[in-house]
Amino acid sequence: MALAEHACSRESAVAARIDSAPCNACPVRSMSVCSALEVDELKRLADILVSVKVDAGHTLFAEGDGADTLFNVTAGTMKLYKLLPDGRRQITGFLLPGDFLGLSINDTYAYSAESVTPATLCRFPRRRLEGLLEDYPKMQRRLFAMASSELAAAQDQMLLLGRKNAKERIASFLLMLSERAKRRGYAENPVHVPMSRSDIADYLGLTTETVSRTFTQLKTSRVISLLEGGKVRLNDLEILQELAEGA
Amino acid sequence: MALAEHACSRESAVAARIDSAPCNACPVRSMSVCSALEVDELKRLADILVSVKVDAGHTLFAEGDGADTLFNVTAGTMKLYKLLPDGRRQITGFLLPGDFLGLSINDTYAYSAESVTPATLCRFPRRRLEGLLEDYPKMQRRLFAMASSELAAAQDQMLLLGRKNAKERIASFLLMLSERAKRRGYAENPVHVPMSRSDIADYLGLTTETVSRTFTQLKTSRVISLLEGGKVRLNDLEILQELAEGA
DNA sequence: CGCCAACTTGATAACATTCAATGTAGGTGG
DNA sequence: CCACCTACATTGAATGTTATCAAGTTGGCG
Repeated sequence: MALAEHACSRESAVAARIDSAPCNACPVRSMSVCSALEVDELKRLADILVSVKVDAGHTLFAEGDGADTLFNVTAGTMKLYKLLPDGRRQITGFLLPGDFLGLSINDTYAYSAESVTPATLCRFPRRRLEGLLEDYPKMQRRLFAMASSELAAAQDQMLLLGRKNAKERIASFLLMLSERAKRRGYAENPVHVPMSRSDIADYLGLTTETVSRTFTQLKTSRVISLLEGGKVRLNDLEILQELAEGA
Repeated sequence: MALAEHACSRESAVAARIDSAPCNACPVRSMSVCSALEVDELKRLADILVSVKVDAGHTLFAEGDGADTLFNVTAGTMKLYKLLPDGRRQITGFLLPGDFLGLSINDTYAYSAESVTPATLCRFPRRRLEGLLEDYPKMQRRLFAMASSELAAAQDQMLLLGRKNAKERIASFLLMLSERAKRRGYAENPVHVPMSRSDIADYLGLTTETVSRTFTQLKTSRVISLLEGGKVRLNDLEILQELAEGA
């Protein structure tokens, strides 16, 4: 039985299901919404969730779709983005395991979501999750805390997009990836950079060419090294930190 | 007895207090956190809040200050901003009456807050407000909803900062101001634009010169008219909308 | 009335984009 | 197994949008 959905433009109607309650063995349980729940409460959560696997490049949902499903990333990297009518794209965030997807209140998604790498997610019907939130205020609070820190990250990103130059953007980006990896228990240096130059560009408000040139610059000045398999070694964190803040 | 604090670099130790419970007559009660509360519940809220008046240009708190106080704007306009070491500034948002200030979870503020116009705010000790949230999950949910919509606005702003040109930014800005004014029951057209060119520039990731030139352009092409007292008439919403989306 | 800050306008320059070509790696089929 | 194809990445040259530098102008306030 195949667990993975096929890549298609929208999420297909039939999703793979892992029948055994997966939460107990969930690798990201300690860092996501679920961390607010006790073992018996987790059961109720497990009852309403379906585990979904997707290939790289799979569109989970698109901006404007009815937002009746929420997700929690358990493996892989996702990207969220908004489009302008002429195709210009802004990636508003990359999601790592433990991140929550669909924190909005509206009945339609405010952005599209697509996998950067093969990924696994927990899928919740929105109605039933909201019901759970009523009963478990701790989970409500946990979700609020996650929204808060997302908001803080969004403000940092506004500073980056509005006021930093290309070098400062790339330096900030690498440090942020490293920092996030560290907090989740992944290698922080060399840091894994699974997304394409084009994705990085659309996240940082630049073009692929500028991203590529700036990486080359940083490599030439020996601040970073580009390794195999989308890994980047940060050779001098101090200098990188200074670059990131424009000091 | 003076109700207003003096303008100073940081909030002064002594704040003005309005002793009569102000919530009943509060002009923004219906659109803020308080809307989640019943009359008797409001009493408990009123017990822990202090009303504060500030002049234009008053710094309420600065990035990095201990975040032991939360605010709710009841009159006037505030701005939130982050600074880079060399003085570059990004305004992350303008707050209108009804907006909540300090939605963060951290123990220090992630941004500075300053009044654009003379303003009035409700001030809450963070500890006690959090206690109230325990007892009133409805208020918790209301706060979560506010955080969610702020997050959505932040994502719109990222699209603007990362991918829109100067004209599109100004058009988007004017439409957003008009839209927000409308939802709060203020005049939507002509729309009130109380902030300086420099504030607008730092919000939109531009310079004052570019903001000024772009206003002139839009005025010359008769899409907008600049009126007395910081008012802007939007002469053609359709065209403005198209400009904003780059269509 | 005069001063100062905010705004507008103009000339020049810089950084990033655009357009274009080449280089590289992974996957497929002959 | 290798040639080929495609997607992604890098590099180069020219262009352009916005920033910077520099005067002027307006308007509010003492």
